[in-house]
Amino acid sequence: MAKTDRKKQIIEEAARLFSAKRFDEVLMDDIAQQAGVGKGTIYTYFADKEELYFAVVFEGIRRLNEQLQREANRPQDPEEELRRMVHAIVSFFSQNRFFFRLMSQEDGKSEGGKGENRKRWRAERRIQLAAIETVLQNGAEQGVFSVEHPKVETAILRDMVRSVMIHAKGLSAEAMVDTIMRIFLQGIRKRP
Amino acid sequence: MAKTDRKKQIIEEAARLFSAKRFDEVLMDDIAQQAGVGKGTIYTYFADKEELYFAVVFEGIRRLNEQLQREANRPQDPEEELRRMVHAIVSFFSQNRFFFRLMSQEDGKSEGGKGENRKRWRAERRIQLAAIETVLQNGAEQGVFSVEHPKVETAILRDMVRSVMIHAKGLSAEAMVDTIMRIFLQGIRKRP
DNA sequence: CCGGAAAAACTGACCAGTCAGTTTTATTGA
DNA sequence: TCAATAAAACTGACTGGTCAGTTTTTCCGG
Repeated sequence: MAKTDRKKQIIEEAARLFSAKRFDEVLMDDIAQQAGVGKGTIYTYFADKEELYFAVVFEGIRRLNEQLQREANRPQDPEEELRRMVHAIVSFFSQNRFFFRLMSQEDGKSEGGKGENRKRWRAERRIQLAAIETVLQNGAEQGVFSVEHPKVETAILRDMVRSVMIHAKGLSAEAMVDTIMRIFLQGIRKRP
Repeated sequence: MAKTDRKKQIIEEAARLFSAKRFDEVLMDDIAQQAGVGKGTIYTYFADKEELYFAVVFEGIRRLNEQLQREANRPQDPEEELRRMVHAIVSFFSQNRFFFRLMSQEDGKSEGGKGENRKRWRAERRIQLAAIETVLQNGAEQGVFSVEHPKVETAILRDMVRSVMIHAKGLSAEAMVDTIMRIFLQGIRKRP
């Protein structure tokens, strides 16, 4: 098995476990077993448990960004662009429940020296939010949206995805997007 | 010191710590020290660490409910009632950052036998959401709101508080409420 | 002085991380 | 082509520190 595959495999199983249980309840032994790998092997890829944990988080962010990038930067009207982005997020999380559960938690607690990871987490998120914010700003410039606190509105929209994913499990991805857009758009769409 | 006060004191300090660090990073010794109490004493009030953790969570919920109750059930127009509830939540959390950080996390993970606590957590939340939902439904019946998926809209509104609290730390409570209401209300307010 | 509650000291289960040994893969040269 | 050898990757039994929970000692009010 190629080195990369093994690492991916470990991250995959760790994601599954970390998303279901508390940090301290997930044992390195469990992860090793689930990944079909000796415990020692994990330590050839990750310095320690926390490093692995953050690797999982960053992998999730990376994948979402990938999907987001695919939708962004195709010039089109802001409303449609926004819908596409929301759709990208919703469908990514639908297909990656593990990452969703992990990433929709508060930014990594913990305090020890590993502060760099917390920083990076926040930085990555900021990048993601900036992508949405840009669309909002564009819309504002084009006079289609009325945006008062761009950062806040952006966060609200992103978190609406979270709410809907959690509380509307039954709905199809399309229906989720519709619901989000209906509430959010009518709120920011400037009317005559 | 009265028994009740001591218990409250422990919960208070535990809340502060649990909101800042991961469950496994918070030591019973820390809590004892912060609370100015021997570790053994904690165990006269709480069976174990997890019991204390949930006591903290439920205390937070209890207090918020108290504040919410104070605003609800005063018959008034739905829009104003909604604003009052949002205001209650925002101001509660502004004054209780600890409980906010704790409660705005995903429902307690963990799996062991203590499943009753997770259940109760979810139940308490459902009650809280129901209070908001009722207002939405009333508004719908009065033809003031257009509500498609009551539970979802309710969750969205509640989570908007979370978003704003996190991403608009600078704003005053009033400004936060205004922002939330502006976006949410215009989205659900039926227009001619 | 005694009874109960709080503090301090203690214990041992647990688990992250290690490392000596093993297996697999890569490299060489005949 | 294929031994022989080296290098790299993997394994899992083991260990030592940690910390939840318990036991012993101290303290204090009545």
